[in-house]
Amino acid sequence: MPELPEVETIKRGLRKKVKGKKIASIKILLPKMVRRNATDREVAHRARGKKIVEVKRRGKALLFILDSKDVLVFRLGMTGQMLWSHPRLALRRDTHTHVIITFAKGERILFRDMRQFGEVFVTTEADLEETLQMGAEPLEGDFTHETLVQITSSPMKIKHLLMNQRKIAGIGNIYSDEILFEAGIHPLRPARLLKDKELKMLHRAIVCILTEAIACKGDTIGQYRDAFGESGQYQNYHRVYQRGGDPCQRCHTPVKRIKLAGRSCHYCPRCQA
DNA sequence: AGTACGCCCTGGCCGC
DNA sequence: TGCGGCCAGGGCGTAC
Repeated sequence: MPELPEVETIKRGLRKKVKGKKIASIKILLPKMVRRNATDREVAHRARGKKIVEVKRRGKALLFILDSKDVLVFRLGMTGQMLWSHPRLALRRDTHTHVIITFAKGERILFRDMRQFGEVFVTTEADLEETLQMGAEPLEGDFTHETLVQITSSPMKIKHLLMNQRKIAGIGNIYSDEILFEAGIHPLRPARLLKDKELKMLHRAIVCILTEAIACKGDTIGQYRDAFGESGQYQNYHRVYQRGGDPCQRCHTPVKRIKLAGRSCHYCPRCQA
């Protein structure tokens, strides 16, 4: 499931390949992947013939900035992939390939998404933030301790708050579990009751865990692959996620697994108070 | 403003 | 071997 580190890895890979290149055509094989107010025809029309001036990431969204001041946005949902397909690699399109972006010389990006929870749409650079409605970007310089203090002035459970894209962008179920373990904070704690010292730990954990995961080129649980079909390595470093029942690496207490609004949540009942 | 829950969707896994 | 049923969950809509 692509969260911030996985999307960042894909972004870095694709950026090298497509920055400065012109989109020859974009084919949308499954029109329902186009959500928001745009139709598949509108997306195709606004992308065709445009040059990609930059590839960026905002939270878990992958952004292709076009020379028309439009932005082509992909959200990968649970199982989305953006695969670079050199003509000589002849990556075959299959039932899960929903969008194909073609460049000159037959180079392509394939958007695959088995569970179809992802989406693609076009907006303008000016409307981007308004459209995405995302909160703080945790690896930007302006994400300070004070930012976190402000975000956490809420009665929400800290686990929910970390996964809320309008509060902090890019953190999903895996990294919220790992971050809270690293910070030693129980996932059900109301955010506004966290002490200043705990918020310092949390801030540090957010930056550390995400940075570490990017260095590992992401986390391959299930479908995730980078732009070149490569797996990430962070799954080998999970300390709680999907380790329910395993001994905690710090204190050997069995890691607990609970259900939280339909999502699984893993934590050490002893280390995380 | 929270939370809970259903929905979208498919492959993998379990039990019979 | 095969098949029904359940599970995973990001984000959104709805009800409370």
